[in-house]
Amino acid sequence: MKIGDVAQASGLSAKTIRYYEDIGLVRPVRGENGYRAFVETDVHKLRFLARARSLGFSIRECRTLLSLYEDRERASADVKALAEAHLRRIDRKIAEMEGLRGTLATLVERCHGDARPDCPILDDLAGPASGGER
Amino acid sequence: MKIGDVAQASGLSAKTIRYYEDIGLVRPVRGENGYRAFVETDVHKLRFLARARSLGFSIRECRTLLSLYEDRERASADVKALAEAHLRRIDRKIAEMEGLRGTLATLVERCHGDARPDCPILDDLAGPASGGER
DNA sequence: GTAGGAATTCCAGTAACTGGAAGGTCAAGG
DNA sequence: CCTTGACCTTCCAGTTACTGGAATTCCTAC
Repeated sequence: MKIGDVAQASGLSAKTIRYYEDIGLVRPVRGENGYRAFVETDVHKLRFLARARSLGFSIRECRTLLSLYEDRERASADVKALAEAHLRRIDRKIAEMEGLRGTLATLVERCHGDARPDCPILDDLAGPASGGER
Repeated sequence: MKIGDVAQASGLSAKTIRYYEDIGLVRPVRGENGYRAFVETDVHKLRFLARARSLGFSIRECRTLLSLYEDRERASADVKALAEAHLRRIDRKIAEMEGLRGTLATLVERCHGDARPDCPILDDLAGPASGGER
């Protein structure tokens, strides 16, 4: 299989797949013409990576997940710990974004949004002293 | 005012402030010794930037906000539009993260997390159809 | 005079790709 | 047989918003 087919099959771009080879996530052999030749397990691995990345795992974590995946002896607890850590990160991130959303929504609401220059959003950004205390 | 004082006053690091000068967000004059000499309006600007950045506006948007802020003629509608676009981005991001959180939470829940190698998380990552191939 | 702390510049690195240039390979069509 | 065009190769640069570190200079205090 050539890189284009694998890109199709995995949902990753050819560029990304080459990059993944660069950083050692996948090691396709080379044909006589210098083209990368992917086998089934490569495609499988890349699909695994695509899914893990889409779930927000970092490349570093993907590397761990991949080694856990390939290790038939590993305990599921190891994987769970990784996933839970990731879940906590997501929760923190969501909370942060919601706080931010609230602040911004309030500001937007208070801004009359017409042709006058007077604007609570900028007042808030300008600092606590000018009326946007939080 | 020297860069250290301004860092204190604005909550930004000295490094970041130098970077902001590099990209033209702020233009402190220079003293005889080559040190940057910040005036009140510089500090004000940097605080504005710090707040806008902490609300998740990109540098590019900060640039726009700053110019809107400094333009006494601008309509508040312009600012509001920018803030609303940002709000929509945040909402999309939150929704995305929540979807992700849901998926991951389900997986974590289903994983028994003990010493056995059997793991639904990895099975899911491996792909919809396979469910863990041996 | 010497130590320290703070300032300066410049180079490199981060994460995870993405874009583009310059060139090699291959199958099909004229 | 030759060309066309799609696909492959490598390599370099750019993205975002900084951050770290080295080498050097400046100021202040003891």
